[in-house]
Amino acid sequence: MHENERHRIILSFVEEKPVATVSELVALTESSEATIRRDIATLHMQKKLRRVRGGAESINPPQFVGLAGRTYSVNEGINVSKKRAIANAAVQLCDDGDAIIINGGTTTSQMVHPLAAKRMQIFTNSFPIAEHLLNHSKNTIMLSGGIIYREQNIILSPFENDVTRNFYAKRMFMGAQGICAQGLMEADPLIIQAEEKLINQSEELIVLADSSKFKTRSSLILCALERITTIITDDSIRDEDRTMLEDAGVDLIVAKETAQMQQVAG
Amino acid sequence: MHENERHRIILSFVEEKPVATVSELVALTESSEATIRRDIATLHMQKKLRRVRGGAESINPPQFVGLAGRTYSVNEGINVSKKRAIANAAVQLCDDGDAIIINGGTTTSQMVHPLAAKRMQIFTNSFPIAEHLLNHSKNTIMLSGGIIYREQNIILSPFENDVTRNFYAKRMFMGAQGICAQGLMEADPLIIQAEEKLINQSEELIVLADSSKFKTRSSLILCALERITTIITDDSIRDEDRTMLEDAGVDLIVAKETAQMQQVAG
DNA sequence: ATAATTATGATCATTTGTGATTGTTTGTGA
DNA sequence: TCACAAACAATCACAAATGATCATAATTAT
Repeated sequence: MHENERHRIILSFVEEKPVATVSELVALTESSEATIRRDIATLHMQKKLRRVRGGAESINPPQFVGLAGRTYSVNEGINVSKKRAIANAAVQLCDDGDAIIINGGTTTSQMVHPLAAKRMQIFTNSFPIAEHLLNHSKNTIMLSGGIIYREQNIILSPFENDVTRNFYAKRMFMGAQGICAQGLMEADPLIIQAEEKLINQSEELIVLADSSKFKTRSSLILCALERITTIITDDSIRDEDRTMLEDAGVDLIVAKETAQMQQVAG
Repeated sequence: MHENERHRIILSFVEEKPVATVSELVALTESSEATIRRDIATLHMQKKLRRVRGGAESINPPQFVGLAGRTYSVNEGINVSKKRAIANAAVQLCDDGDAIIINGGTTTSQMVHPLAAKRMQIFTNSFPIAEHLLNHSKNTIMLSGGIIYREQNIILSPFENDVTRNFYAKRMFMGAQGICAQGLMEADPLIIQAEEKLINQSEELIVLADSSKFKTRSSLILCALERITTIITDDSIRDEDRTMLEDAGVDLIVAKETAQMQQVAG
């Protein structure tokens, strides 16, 4: 990874956190502590961030909502390093120049950091994802129109003739509340509605879901397993769930957490 | 392959990547590393790109948006206190519960501060206005969908069937590059396009324009004076311009700067 | 056609960036 | 206050990137 890419990713991450630790940044960029420290020192000199003991913090005054907002911090607990690994694996499927769709959610939100070093066309219905990528990357951002629902952090139009119908991408990335033999599950009707709007706008459907999602069963079925091209999850997935996916013809990518990532988690 | 050919290929490639590596360019042009390095050095001298370790990157500075962004700060100089007074007067026309449309622009952006205390439904095509109101107010925010143009800070869809057509408000607020007997003038075709999309979605059209705009004459006519309901300007407006507006049946509101405003400006 | 000039590719020495190791400083809790 | 752990700085070794040099191929002028 090149220095500039790391710098972008670091700056992207620092904006979200009160203080980004060195080990978090090590995990995120898959480079060494020494390199991260040097990067932080450099960016500190350039006044792009402020160096503090343990890591770095944003030079800007803290924001109200956004990726670091309420929903995010509630889910922030145990699974962040897994989500990060999954999001990293998702972004590794992308190349500069690709057009992709990203649905809002706490797991997909983690994609913004590795995406900060890319140059792609990204369509999203997530205001915070758009906000972050607009401010911290050179990607072209396309946004669905409608009402911004603060609770779910998504933009949703009640109308059929919305601009979403005019976008098509090879790949769409989305999260999920739960996965079972019945298909993808969600709990919130608004999120169902948002995802349904997007689900037909891409050829491949790639689901980001940590292994805990296989135990969760929610009330609303979003789509059948067969519609899913690929699921990216972590290595705690059970064999019976592997079999279930295999039977449905779903590709499985197991994102390995790096050693540093596990340290952060532990 | 000729030198110029390579240069074109390199420049084209660099624009689409955060950082283009030497080896990528070698593969792309089927020439040697030495040649690519020489090319990069040459183009760096010509300031067509920036040479970085490992390759090259676009010379265009990463464009950050936001209310404090580049475009805004360029115009930030002399007229802020007038713009603020005009924006305040505009917000005074609004009541809690109203639905309004706000078009992007440096003057209309000033409305966000008084709007922070309101509880309204606000439709806008300006990403920074939406961003600010979402983060700092309880207003309901509705956003047009499409591509986010970083330069102009607006969201614009190339399609007709966009969600804009589904919103209608009593009042729409917009800025202008210039005002003359021919009507409202703008310089940027993209902004014309964005404003045209919105201009029929409201009953009243309220234009925010400090008095300097009456001297400016741009190239593109947006609409006739007769379409305008009200113009809000400052007390430096000339009598002949007052007469012009009166003849066209346009209401005029002259926003007075308060003592505090002038302090802030100074 | 031949010489001169220029562009290109290859080689090698040098510089720079990175990761690992080690020792020092800082913060925390007994 | 002391002991311990985390964070840090300094150093070294290695790999990648670079610059300089020279030989060769392509182009141009005579």
